Amino acid sequence: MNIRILLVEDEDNLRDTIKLNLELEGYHIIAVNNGLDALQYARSERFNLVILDIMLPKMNGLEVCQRLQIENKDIPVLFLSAKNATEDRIAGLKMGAQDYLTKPFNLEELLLRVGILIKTHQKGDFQSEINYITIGNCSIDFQSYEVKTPTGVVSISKKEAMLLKLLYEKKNQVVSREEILEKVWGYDIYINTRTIDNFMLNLRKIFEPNLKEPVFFHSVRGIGYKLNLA
Amino acid sequence: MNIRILLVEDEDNLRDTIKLNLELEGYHIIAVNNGLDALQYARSERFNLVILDIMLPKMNGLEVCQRLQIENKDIPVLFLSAKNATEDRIAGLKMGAQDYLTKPFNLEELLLRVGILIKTHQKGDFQSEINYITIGNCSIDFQSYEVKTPTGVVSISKKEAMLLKLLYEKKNQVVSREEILEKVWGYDIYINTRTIDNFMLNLRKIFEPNLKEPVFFHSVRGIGYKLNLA
DNA sequence: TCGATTGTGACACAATTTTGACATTAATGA
DNA sequence: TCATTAATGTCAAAATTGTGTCACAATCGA
Repeated sequence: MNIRILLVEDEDNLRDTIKLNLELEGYHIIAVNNGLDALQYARSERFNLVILDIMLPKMNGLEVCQRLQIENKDIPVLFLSAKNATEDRIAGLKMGAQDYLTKPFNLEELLLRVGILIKTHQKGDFQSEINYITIGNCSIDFQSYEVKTPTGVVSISKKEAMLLKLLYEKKNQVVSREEILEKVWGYDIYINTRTIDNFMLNLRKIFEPNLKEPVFFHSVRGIGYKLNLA
Repeated sequence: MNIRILLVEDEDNLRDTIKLNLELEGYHIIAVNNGLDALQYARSERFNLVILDIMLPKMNGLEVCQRLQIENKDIPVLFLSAKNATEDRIAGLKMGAQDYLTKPFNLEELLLRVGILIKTHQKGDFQSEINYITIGNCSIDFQSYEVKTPTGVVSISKKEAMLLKLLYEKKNQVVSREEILEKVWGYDIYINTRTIDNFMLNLRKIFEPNLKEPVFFHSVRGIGYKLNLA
């Protein structure tokens, strides 16, 4: 299933313990010990969850969380904190954290909460059973990989279909290149960034009446692509 | 939005307090005081969330939750409990609860957690608060990077969106130029001071009816900028 | 193997971001 | 009060960066 968790904790023992236990659960863990490294990792790779200590060297957890928010990263955050103080909890929750655990915590409880967070956040994942959609005056049949256009029937490839499905599931929202890469190409594949553009080009050639004035497949500079549908 | 919450709590005062506060948040609350009634309601109507005390007359909360699970009701459950005992928490979480609060709890924390649970459980394209904000009579959608203004839809760039988010998170507070530079541009970047002003100018052009008399985006000489919202 | 699909690099092109010039406004002190 | 100084407002041009597009190379599947 390849679920990736970014663990940010500066106490070495605790970090190692958590890492070990999460790995035993089958998760893939990247563990770092300070806020800046956390931010860098979060920016450059994709994670299903961030477990974030509040008190951290270099940059505290709340700030890391805030910056991820500002950068529009859509990752659930589970805060850890030595403080039991309600204000801290509330600050964390307001900052966009999905959950909060106070140290010392029971390991089993952590594992349970991690499981819950990942499960509930995965609903947005795309493995839907959409098999028939319409874009403009074209209709796409995902079972036969065929597109009916006004000028005839075109067949699309598997990757084109995946991309199309992803964009359709997030229609009217920008889907980041990162997310496209992750969900269509998979985490560990490194492909040239031109590849995505080429696929978009192909889709546009099929669906856009005028290539120079895309109506459906919009590019959003610096972010990704968006499929506009009424 | 019509979000329905089933509240199950046998202490009358606490139940009324919670009910009142949740209603003030705009939720529709059905409140009952025992497990059997809870189960009946859960079976006959649809709820977005169940807030469930553990110790209840007639049938305890854990059992109610378990039965809902067995009956395949896919409702998030937030447990309340007087016991701080970890085993109880774990039992609750294992039983399929999404979250857990120990009495006595802070009301604001309850409201935040309720908000989070509902938000994350909502299927489809529900927009979370941070993804959708309002300034004056404009609304900003951070998923599509678009701003709806009275005169039409404008799209904003990534940096403009980041700046907006930062100002919004600190609304009615002055955000220093340094903080803006750090959080939007990154700590090691070295740019001309005019750059920030230019971005503010762009935001004002979008949101301010009268550029000469900014209502929302105030500059605070020598310090930074402030987003004023009611 | 062959044909279809997918990936690469070059280059042109377009949008955003940055810069610097200059105008304007606010604070300071004689 | 007014001149002085410094910070901000504003614009348009320049620099930078991301994207569009193509031809071709590599890879995959039957």
